Amino acid sequence: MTVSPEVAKRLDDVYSGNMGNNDNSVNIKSYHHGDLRAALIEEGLAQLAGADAETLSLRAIARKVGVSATAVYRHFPDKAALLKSLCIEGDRELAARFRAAQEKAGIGKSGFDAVGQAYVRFALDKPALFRLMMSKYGQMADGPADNREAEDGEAFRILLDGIARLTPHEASAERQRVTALQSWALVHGLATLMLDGLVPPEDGLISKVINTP
Amino acid sequence: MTVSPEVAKRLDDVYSGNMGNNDNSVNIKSYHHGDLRAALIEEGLAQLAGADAETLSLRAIARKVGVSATAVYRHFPDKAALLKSLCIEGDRELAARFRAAQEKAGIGKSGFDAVGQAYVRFALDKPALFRLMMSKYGQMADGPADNREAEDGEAFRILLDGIARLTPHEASAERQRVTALQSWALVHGLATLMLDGLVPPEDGLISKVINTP
DNA sequence: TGTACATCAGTGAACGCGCGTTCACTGATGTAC
DNA sequence: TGTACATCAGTGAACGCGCGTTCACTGATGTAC
Repeated sequence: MTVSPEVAKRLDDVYSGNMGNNDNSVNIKSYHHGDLRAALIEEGLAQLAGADAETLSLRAIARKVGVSATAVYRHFPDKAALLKSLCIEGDRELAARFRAAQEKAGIGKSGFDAVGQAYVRFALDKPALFRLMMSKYGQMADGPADNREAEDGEAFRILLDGIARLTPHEASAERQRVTALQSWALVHGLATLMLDGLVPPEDGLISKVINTP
Repeated sequence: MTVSPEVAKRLDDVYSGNMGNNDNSVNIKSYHHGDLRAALIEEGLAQLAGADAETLSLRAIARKVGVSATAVYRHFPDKAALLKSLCIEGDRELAARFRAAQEKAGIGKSGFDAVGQAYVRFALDKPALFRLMMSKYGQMADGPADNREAEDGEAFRILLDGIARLTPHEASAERQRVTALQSWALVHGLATLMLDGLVPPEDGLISKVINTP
């Protein structure tokens, strides 16, 4: 493996062979020898966290990691695949947040409210990633709007489960569906309104809007 | 004014001097001599209606109108100004739809529900335009998310008025604010979920989700 | 009515930019014998 | 233990693309006298 000087500067102390002090600790920010794939994903998420919209470029990610643009193609067939991986990573984190919220608040109404708040907070924390996850690259949406696969991410499943649990069992399936959609729309709408700067992203506002029945 | 052959083909029969049969009728698709500005806006909206996301390009619009890209700069200082004009036009149409909905359904709860449905339908009809209006170019949002001016479009005003009218007067200002936000978030959330293909854009679903108290 | 002239809305060539992707390549690594 | 060789993850140059924008320009239009 040939490595440019820039790579050395960025990755040398991170490669598993010479990780320095704590070889054995699992550092979430470190990637192992040859694991450029993980580094690319991490950097992609970082650039997405930079809040810039869909100006995310394959070349920029590679550049920042300190690797040639073409090296990316060793790990992803094309840019779309990279983006998809970013979405999968995003889903993982969102799911984790959902689980944490649920554990803390239980599975009743308060539990679902907590999940809803986590939803909005995630969107505000990682606007570009959130938007990407909602786009065609995301797990939630697969392909163009119409004939979508139901290949949903874990986060999405948790969300729907939480909604379903709230809906009275004796209600008709149709009614349950509408209620679920209302909950989701409320939370999603609040998230995107705040994301687009149409509503101030105040923490207090989030809980008030969501918690009120 | 020098005009390329392509311009002739596209615009000749549309210029006021030789409009053909119906000179005097106000044809919404016709623009008058020299009114390239209106033609550019119209074409911009048409390309936006083509549902393609933010791939809208100044050059493409000019090309389609049959004019050189640089001609655009006679009418708009830059691309951003063109986009802003598209948003203004979008606001005009949305406001018109709102007014029509309100007239038809009155100003009570049913009136607001109608406005909400118009909101969602507009988003589904003109996805790219809707998104543009919600972006930094839109009237609703001015500048980056944080320190926004309250320079809102007419549509936005109608929407907020409708919401305000629904809110009980005796409620606290805070409470009114939250209720308004909930209504807006529900409607906006439904719109964007359908837009992103996460929820099937069924007409029946729209009214059920919105009309249920 | 004719002429001089300013204005104004177009033109096409050119700029630099960054993008995604392809190509033939190189050198280190690991395996078989 | 040493050697031959396939594999594999990088490299940099190059491709064509379309973009927004600038530039000096041109020719028609309208006005003043």
